[in-house]
Amino acid sequence: MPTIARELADLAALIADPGRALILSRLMDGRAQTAGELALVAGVTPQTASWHLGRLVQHALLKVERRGPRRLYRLATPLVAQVLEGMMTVAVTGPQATRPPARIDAAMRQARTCYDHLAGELGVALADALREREYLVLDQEVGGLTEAGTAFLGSFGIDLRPSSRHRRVLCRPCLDWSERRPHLAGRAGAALAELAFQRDWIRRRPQGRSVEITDTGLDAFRSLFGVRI
Amino acid sequence: MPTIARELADLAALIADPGRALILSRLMDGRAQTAGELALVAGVTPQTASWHLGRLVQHALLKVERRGPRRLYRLATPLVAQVLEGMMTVAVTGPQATRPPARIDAAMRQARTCYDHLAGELGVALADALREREYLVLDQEVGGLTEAGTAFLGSFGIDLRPSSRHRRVLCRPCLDWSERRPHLAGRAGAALAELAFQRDWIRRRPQGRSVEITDTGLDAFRSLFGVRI
DNA sequence: TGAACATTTCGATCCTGATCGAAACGTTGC
DNA sequence: GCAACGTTTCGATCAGGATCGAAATGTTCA
Repeated sequence: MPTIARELADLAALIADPGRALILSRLMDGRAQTAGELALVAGVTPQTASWHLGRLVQHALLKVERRGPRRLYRLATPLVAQVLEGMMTVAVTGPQATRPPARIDAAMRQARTCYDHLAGELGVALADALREREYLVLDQEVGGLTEAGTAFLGSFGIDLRPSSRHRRVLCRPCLDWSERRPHLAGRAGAALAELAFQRDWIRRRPQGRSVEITDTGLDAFRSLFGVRI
Repeated sequence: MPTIARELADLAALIADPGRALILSRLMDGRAQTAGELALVAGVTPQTASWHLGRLVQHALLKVERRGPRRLYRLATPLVAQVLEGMMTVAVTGPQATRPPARIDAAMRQARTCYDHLAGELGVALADALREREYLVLDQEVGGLTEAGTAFLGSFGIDLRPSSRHRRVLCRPCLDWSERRPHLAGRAGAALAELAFQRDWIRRRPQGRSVEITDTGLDAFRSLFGVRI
């Protein structure tokens, strides 16, 4: 009989290869990439990357769709992203003494997407600012928008009124591995990130999932949200 | 510069060994075990287990305390347990077609502890029953007790009134890897599990973290909570 | 101090899995 | 149908880590 520990080990082995970890980390913004691009990300030849991608698809961490002669790979489910994010948190909160987290991925630490919402200093600062104005209640395990918060986000055209159409949770904390504090996830977090992209407050960097804060973005975050960055 | 992907891969490699996965899975009930016992669990010699345990402590997944000539190992933090539980969920929700989850760890699936609360069929059935009576609101991402629920648990001597002394969240969903639905975690879940042990509704099995439901327990869960198992 | 016991360290061996070159496959566009 | 391109399959090689025997360490108790 297969044991859960065995399943755990198999899954971990899948993530344990540096190339595959790079691929997974790259795909954690939820978008799709071609096999060739992912080979570059992983720093291996296309045939090696193909082997890795095959294993990741076989174990249902990734799903693949054919787009002409190319194949596009993306994370299979949001749950995968959530668990990987959790693993990253454990990875960097671990041996603090030996590995100063400050030296890890400077661009990623400043601002990045975490599947569909914002993370890093920016993500945590936004959550803090919303909390300070009492628009949001958020700790490490649960979160919720206040009525004032719903109205505030509504003023940006974000409709977060309770609805039976949406099965997805409005507001969820997501422990940030770089800041070690929760940022805003769930429908509210996703909508906020979408707004920021639409208004050009942030831009995706060409590679990786870190984002760049534009000058107008810095203004907006400070003046509209009261963010201190 | 170390990248987060590299940290992720290193952590995964740590969990990827079958012996270490068995050790971690065993320790997921939050209690401590000696090196010798863990060697038996992992199915390796004491010197091999010692090597594994050393690595797990070095990377801060475990912490160790000396008790006389023995050394007791336990999970370093609740976060570690939470992330491992998440990984298990991904591991079994993955290739559903190839690996029928029904065949995995029968005893564990029925009832087990998940760090400090109850999981498996029992854990999910308890959460369902509490939800049915409108004592509890719980979905995959957030949860909360109703006033009636707080009073109900209070009738068993469980004091869950909001208090500034307790930093820990009252009520949190924890996705159950075997049932694929949330069970009750947080302070409420821990208190409920403690109650069940104290009243001899459940007993820990000698090895592993699965628990046995006693006859009185079955009665109690059915008559007092309305659980259908 | 010495014996008993649990655990760790050292050293040598073995095996799984990552890698890439070469070649085959499949899709698109002419 | 053929050429071009992205991707995968096959095969051989190589390395890192898991394993255990032997011996050392450390702790308790008499």
